[in-house]
Amino acid sequence: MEAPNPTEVRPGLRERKKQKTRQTIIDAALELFTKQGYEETTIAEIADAAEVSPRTIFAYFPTKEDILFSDTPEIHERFRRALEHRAEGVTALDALRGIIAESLDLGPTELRRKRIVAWDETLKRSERARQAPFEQMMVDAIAKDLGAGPDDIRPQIVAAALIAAFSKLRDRDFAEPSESFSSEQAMAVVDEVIGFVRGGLEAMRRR
Amino acid sequence: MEAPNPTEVRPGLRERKKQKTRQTIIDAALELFTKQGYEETTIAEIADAAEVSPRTIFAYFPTKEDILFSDTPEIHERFRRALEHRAEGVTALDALRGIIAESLDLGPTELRRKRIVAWDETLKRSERARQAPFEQMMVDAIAKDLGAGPDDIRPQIVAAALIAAFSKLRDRDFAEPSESFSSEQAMAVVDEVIGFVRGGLEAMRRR
DNA sequence: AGATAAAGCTGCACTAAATGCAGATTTACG
DNA sequence: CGTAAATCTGCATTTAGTGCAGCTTTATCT
Repeated sequence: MEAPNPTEVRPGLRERKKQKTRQTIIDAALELFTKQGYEETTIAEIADAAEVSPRTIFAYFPTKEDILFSDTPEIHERFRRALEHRAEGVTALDALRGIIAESLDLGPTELRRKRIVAWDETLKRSERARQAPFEQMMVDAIAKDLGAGPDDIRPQIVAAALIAAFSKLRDRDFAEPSESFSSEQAMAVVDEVIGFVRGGLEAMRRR
Repeated sequence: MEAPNPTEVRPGLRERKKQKTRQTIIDAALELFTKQGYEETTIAEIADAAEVSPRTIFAYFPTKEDILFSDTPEIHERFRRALEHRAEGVTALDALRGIIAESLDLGPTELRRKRIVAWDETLKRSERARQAPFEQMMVDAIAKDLGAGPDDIRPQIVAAALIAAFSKLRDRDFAEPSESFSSEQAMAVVDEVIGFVRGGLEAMRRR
């Protein structure tokens, strides 16, 4: 049944076309969102700009929001991999520090998304809500590190603190387009937060 | 212009009727949500059960979700007041400890809401997102306490940690209806988290 | 290459949330 | 009692999202 694919690198015309269409939809949508706002842009307009039928949009994305947040699954995936495949002796906290450092530099799509989201209260809430699986990932990793049981609250607070720091950094980075952004400065803040978390864990242990 | 109200205690027939209708809608909605699920319940059904027109529902609540979350504004208001009107010398952290303690006991509407939300992923995300103003409130209060500037990240991590603890406790409380719930036990966890936060702040200070 | 299968695209019809508007009804108030 | 204001409601409309069926395009097999 499963015929071995002769060209593993080339995904085939069908798949390539699909990816292209997908990207076209994303580009068209982000451009319209930027120009006239998210709420003010209809699926019909996006379809028109991307030169596909409105029905096709929903074949690619379950909801309008998913067009905007199309890049978040892969971002989460990157985080997941970095957490799973870490060298022996590297704690979850250390691994997270590394990923956060790498992720402070926003990709172009990510930056466009940030700008659109910043304009719409509803979208801000959605973005926040979409971090839940990512946060859960952190909780699990940290729990495993600490050997914590399901009732242990430490992983949750540590993850929450890190997410807060991460969001804050991202927002600040976004506020100043690329002007005074300093990677060292950002990492200094991350290390402050890690220090906070370690201090907190210490305090809980010696209670 | 402003005629002084002769009966300050009695809000007048119109207002009383409005409150009654509002409550009827909420009750009808929560019952239907519980019985058949949130997504499976339409505005038309709620209107029918509450004996008002569908259009009237939207005169009372901007969205279907707002019926479900109708009690959250007053909860946030309670928190806000407790944070603002606290005795001299009581820190924001102390005040928050108190409010969290008081709020662990869920009201009947709150409990019904929790049960409905627990069944629906989308609603979980919404609930989480709706905590944003509450979190901001915490951030502001803590920032004022610490004399922190806008770039100081400490208020955000402290607030995030507290929210996480709060949510965790609430969820656990919800999981066990009222059986093995112990107020002392819950407060012990809260104090653990407060200890964590204090330890974290300590660690940041002596960095 | 040509036939056949599978995947993808699109139009059509439909549901449900949400909004604007205007007329009818109810409450408030002099 | 009569008038003004608030409220309720029906109607029409917009938009997101879904199911389905037919058509087109790509893949596969001989």
